[in-house]
Amino acid sequence: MSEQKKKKYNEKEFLSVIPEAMPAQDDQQSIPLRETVFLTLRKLILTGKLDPGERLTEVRLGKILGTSRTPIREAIRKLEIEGLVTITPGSGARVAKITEGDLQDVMEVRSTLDQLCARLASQRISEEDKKELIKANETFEYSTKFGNEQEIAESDVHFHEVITRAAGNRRLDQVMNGMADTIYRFRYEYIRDDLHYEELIMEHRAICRAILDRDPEQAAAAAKDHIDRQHEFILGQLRKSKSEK
Amino acid sequence: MSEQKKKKYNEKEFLSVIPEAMPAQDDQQSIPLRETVFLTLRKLILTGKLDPGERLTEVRLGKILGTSRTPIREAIRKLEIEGLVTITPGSGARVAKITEGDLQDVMEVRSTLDQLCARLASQRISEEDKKELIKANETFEYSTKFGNEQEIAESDVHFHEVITRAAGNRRLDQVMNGMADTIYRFRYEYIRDDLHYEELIMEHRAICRAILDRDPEQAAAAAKDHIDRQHEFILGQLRKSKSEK
DNA sequence: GATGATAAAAATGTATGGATAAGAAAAAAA
DNA sequence: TTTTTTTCTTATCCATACATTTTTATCATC
Repeated sequence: MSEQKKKKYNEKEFLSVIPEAMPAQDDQQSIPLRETVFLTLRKLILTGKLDPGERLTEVRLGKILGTSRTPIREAIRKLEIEGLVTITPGSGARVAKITEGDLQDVMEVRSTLDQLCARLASQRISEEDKKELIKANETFEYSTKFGNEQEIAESDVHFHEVITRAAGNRRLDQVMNGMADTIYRFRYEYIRDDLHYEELIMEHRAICRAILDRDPEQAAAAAKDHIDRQHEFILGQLRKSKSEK
Repeated sequence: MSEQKKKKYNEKEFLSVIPEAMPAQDDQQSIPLRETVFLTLRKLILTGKLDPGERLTEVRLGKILGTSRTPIREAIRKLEIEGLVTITPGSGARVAKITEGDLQDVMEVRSTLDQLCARLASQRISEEDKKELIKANETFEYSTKFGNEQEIAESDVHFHEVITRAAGNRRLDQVMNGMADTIYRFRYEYIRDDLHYEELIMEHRAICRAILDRDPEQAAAAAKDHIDRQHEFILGQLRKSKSEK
């Protein structure tokens, strides 16, 4: 039946989706090609353009993106370590699947580290970053009212990025970024319904206020509250999405 | 003066140190060469055989390890993400330097996550892992009495690995491993004096007991106590080592 | 129709070559 | 002697080629 078509179908869709995502970097010489490929593939995975489990073939990707296999290989290796791709030696790479267990794992770690971020940020935030934080919060609130889902998601991510950066701990920043990718995928994959933006706004405000007031414990508590609710909500969505199938 | 000699000198020492570290993997076919190279270089960096700041040239490493440049490149990319190597595009790779700031960063994050590990482990540890934990603890105590520094360090690392694994959170495991590398480098670089093994033993016992008793809060507290002391001690060593120069 | 063996196709793993750019050495100028 | 410029070596980056392994397709058999 359609079983026969399936292969060609995937290929077609794949082909149609990629080229526009790959920026022609003729002007910017200094960026290595592998980095461009990496960012391109990463974005495609994060936004669900490449489905979990889909195979990432070097030659095919090379043809599509117009490069040789070498930069593709290196990009895929990097994606593997970011957890977005799983490689089985000798066989090849696939887009990593995201399971409920993964979410659980990430959320447990993130809950703890978000608290740490908030605590440290409230102790160390610079005057400059304070302005940035206020702005990020305003942008978020604005986008919940007038923006589309993508804009909301991005402003949300940015809000948390500012806090993470304000914590002034590179390692923490790095770890948080790695987990943010996974969470982003979940959101993109499962969350279609309207979030309860009013709650989110209140929670963000609470975190914001505590950090600006330089109140570490309050900040940590607000962060914990936020992430726990988030976790619960995403889990709910996940189960709803499952039961629909 | 000896400025002129310096380059050649490094080269020589480098050449002499590597080959014995690279296992001849003629028997085991299934492991990719890049993985072997990766592990080899990783070990050399962790144990200080390759100095911080030292340049890692593809061709040279290829000659020394007897492989082409391709596996070397891929191993280096992986090392970069692990934080053991810094790459400047177009220029090449160097062994990453470790600063006091790095230690501070890692310790802050690790303090939090160690508590999480202990807490989760005490809730989730299996009967099998309980035995493993007890054994790891005994091995550690034994090695502090009869082993050399390397053995002590390794049994210490293993003790914490068991706990981390018992926590049953892959993401946590992964993050902890990444940080363990950095800490290991510090220990190897700066810690020559005898540690206060009696204290360490007592602290390990406390953690062990709390986990076996399935007491999350106690476990977290014991872990925090342990890591904070460790941090303090390493910092002290670091400053002592600095003032000696 | 399902299952298993065999052969063809394709993909990965590794090696190597050419183009470009960074870095070192040498030469020229101050 | 120091600084600047130029030349030349060397390394990375990407592309490509070959060898081996894995996957897929085909066909025979139960």
